[in-house]
Amino acid sequence: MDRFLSSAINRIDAKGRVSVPGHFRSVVQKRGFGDLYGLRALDVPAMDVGGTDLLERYESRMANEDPFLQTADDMSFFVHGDGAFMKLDQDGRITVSDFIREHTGITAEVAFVGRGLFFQMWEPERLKAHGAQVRERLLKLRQRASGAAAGSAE
Amino acid sequence: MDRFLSSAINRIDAKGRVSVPGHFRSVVQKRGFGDLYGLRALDVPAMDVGGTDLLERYESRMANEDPFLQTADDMSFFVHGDGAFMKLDQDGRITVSDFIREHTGITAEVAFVGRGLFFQMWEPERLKAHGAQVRERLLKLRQRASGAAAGSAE
DNA sequence: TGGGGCACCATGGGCGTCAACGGGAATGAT
DNA sequence: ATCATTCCCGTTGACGCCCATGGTGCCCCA
Repeated sequence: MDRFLSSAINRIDAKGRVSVPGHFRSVVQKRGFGDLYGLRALDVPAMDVGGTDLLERYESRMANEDPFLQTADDMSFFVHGDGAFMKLDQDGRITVSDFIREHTGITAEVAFVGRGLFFQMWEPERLKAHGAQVRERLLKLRQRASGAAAGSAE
Repeated sequence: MDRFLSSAINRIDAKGRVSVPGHFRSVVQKRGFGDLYGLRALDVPAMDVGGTDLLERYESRMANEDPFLQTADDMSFFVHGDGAFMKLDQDGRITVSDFIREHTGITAEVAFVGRGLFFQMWEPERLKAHGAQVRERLLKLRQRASGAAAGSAE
């Protein structure tokens, strides 16, 4: 398998390092990523982490914009400025910088979540809360759909 | 990687010097920039810093303007008159002049932000505020565009 | 089927290197 | 003479490299 799947929670040590789950590392290697590139997710307190192809995908998207309009500037600001290289050390660990902590609220533990072509880093409690929210939204969606069909009360 | 990516905050010392982040310096060297050229960003309180290609970028922007209109004249004034060379000393530091402080509000610390082909210098608090604005605009952009399903990193 | 051994992974910590930073001294400009 | 600029050196703290330990699951063999 060459995609990021499943999730795991690892602890940050006294030096601020955390092990990237072994399974994810093998995916990184299999896809030939040199360095990992992570950027702050737009609408959730998480880091989106992937290879340099993640970056290239954004850049090809930006190439379609007029470089002198604000949108292109915003995109560049977000992709280039709101991201950071996350170098794996020889044991497959990355250091959790303040840059990451600020956006995610991560302090002592990191929840890694596979997302296919990339993975995410969350503060475990926030991930849990987010998961509950998503679940609720999906549930409401379904209830509304079936309610409209049957005309039943909620 | 030969592009300016990620960000860092460095302190200004008693002599008014600040270290350019090591990663940025290696990019400068790799791209073969002799001197760094910095100019006041048009719509934000930041310095745009890069090699001579930065000048070309602005000049191509001016080429799109009618040379008889005031806009072109204003732009030329900005690009050619409102810029400054920023020489790196032996330790990779530059001096933060009043010219820079006036436009950016920088006093004690400088936030360096990678922007791909160039980088920016910000007063850290202002950068934070600007980042929040950008984030908001991009979020709106995405919400407007998403009739279809979209992952959080797309 | 149970047990020993092996491999892998998460975690902790020692240590060397380098970047950021502070400051002294020489040089140059006004 | 005074101030700003540049060179050079030392300090410090963060980070990368390396090794050790303990836990867990797997496999092989008795």
